[in-house]
Amino acid sequence: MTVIDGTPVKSPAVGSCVSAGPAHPRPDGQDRYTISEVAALTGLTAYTLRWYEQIGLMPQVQRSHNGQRLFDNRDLDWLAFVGTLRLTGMPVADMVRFAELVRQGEDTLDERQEVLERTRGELLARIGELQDTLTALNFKIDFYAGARRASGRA
Amino acid sequence: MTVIDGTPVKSPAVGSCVSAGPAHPRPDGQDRYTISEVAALTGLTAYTLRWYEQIGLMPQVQRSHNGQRLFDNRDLDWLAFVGTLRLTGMPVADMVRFAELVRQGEDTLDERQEVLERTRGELLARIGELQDTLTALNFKIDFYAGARRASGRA
DNA sequence: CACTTGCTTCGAGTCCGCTCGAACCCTCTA
DNA sequence: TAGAGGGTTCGAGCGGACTCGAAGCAAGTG
Repeated sequence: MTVIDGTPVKSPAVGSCVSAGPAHPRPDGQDRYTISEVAALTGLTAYTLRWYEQIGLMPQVQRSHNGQRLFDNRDLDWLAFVGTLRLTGMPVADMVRFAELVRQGEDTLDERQEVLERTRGELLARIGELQDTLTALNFKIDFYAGARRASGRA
Repeated sequence: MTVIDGTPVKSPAVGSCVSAGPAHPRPDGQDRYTISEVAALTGLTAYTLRWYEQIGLMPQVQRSHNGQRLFDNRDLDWLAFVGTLRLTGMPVADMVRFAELVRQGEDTLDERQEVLERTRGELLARIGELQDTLTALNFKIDFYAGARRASGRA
């Protein structure tokens, strides 16, 4: 992996918190990351990062003098946000649409907020659905516990 | 839709409970359903039902004298269970494996219970993940509320 | 200087979970 | 008896989200 500055970047534990806090691996000003560093940091592959850029899911990523991508802290923040949207179950196409709204600037703040609130509604519904699923699964597991006891193997 | 017996089957509301309770549309003994009835009852398409059978995700479905599938209440129960597993996020291939265990009979009770408990663990993790995602999303929405206020449009 | 490593682009390939088109067969009703 | 409206099989096609192979360039190392 090409490390750009000093501090070689350490990847966070798998499935770690992708949420709010800043705390970037490098301070603003020295925040240049190669694609493989970003891959390590985000858990995405370099393929996926390039593809995200290609489909318009990333803002314009900077390039070095020889054409290599240089990600910065703002890119990391954006990717963390994309990660959140992905976890909500939002399709990539919708994320691209959201990215377009961001590119269009302040005029789309209302629409963006609406999108996020709709997404939150769907997420809440999904969580509820999974909780119901958990209940059903628990029933089934209890049934198995009973069945095993009945057949004399528990 | 070909209705087989008396009582034309009424499909439940979308996203309704797919869990434990019996309460079949027709009592045992008169429980024969055409594929399109089952589609209406489960929300799956007839295509998907045939495909499920083909890949071994259904037990042997009965056939009428002229080769048409005849589902019964046990099939509906199984499909409800498959629906639960699907909601847990279990891949179809794993569900097929589970169906095989069921076919193998009582000897696989232990293994089946283990599978279900593992699945429950994954489901719990997923629910936690979604709750974290919700927290992150709430942050972002709050941020948008602030941004809109600051730009004088809220 | 050759080599390795890591990046670049491009288009193609993969995996999953369906979804469908085509050709055909029954049965019921007009 | 003709046609409509189910159903059947088979294999192909699709949408989504990546994933990769090939060919090439640039910088660092023995």
